Amino acid sequence: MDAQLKRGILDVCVLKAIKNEDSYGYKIIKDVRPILELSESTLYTILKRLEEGGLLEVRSAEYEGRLRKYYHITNKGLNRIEDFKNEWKQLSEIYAFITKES
Amino acid sequence: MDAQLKRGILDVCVLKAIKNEDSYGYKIIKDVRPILELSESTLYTILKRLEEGGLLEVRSAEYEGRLRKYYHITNKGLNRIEDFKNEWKQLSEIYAFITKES
DNA sequence: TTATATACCTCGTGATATGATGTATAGCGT
DNA sequence: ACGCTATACATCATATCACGAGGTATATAA
Repeated sequence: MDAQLKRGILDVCVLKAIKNEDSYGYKIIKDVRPILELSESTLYTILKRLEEGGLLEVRSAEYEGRLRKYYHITNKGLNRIEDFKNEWKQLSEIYAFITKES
Repeated sequence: MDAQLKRGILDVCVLKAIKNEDSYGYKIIKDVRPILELSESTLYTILKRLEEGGLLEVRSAEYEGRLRKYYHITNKGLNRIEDFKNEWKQLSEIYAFITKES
């Protein structure tokens, strides 16, 4: 998928990936990849951005000798997902504009 | 609408605006604005990019003492629109992923 | 003559996806 | 013991691009 088209969607995909259950970087990648390709560098950039923006919270935990950072969605993060649903309506109108004849 | 979400869509909107009939900058803005806000600087940036990429062709003409640059879509530009329709299918899957429960 | 509409353009800035690169541990096969 | 793969994190440089600010110029109406 075109890199430009991903913008504004990737953030929401990541939020969705942690919405129902706290998750960590490596798992988020695996969960999102079947839907939308994203690289590790992209994901960690996004996670940092979302954390700085207060859309998620982080806690570190050790699991079988390895570090894991678990991400938990905040109310602000949940709101971002809801906002996207409204943006989708507008996207649908744009799609109609692009595909309509005449 | 979020600037990031516009990426990858604006180009296609502009191409659609000249698809059925050759058009010029000022008119394109008026035609696209009801669907999606875009500034003049953005439009002229896009037009230049699309021209350099061979997705449209330009011819200058004078109209009532003022210069107009008419833009004509190429086959490559038409293909871009078709490609977007396929990308839309993928976008729909992403939307389903984001909105699904569980 | 002042304002608005028409019509074009450039430049700097901020946002951001991604490849390249780096660090470190666990477990498995040979 | 050694190499390989999976797991798990992170940073940096680069390229792309939307947009505000600013610029030029003509026609027409108030």
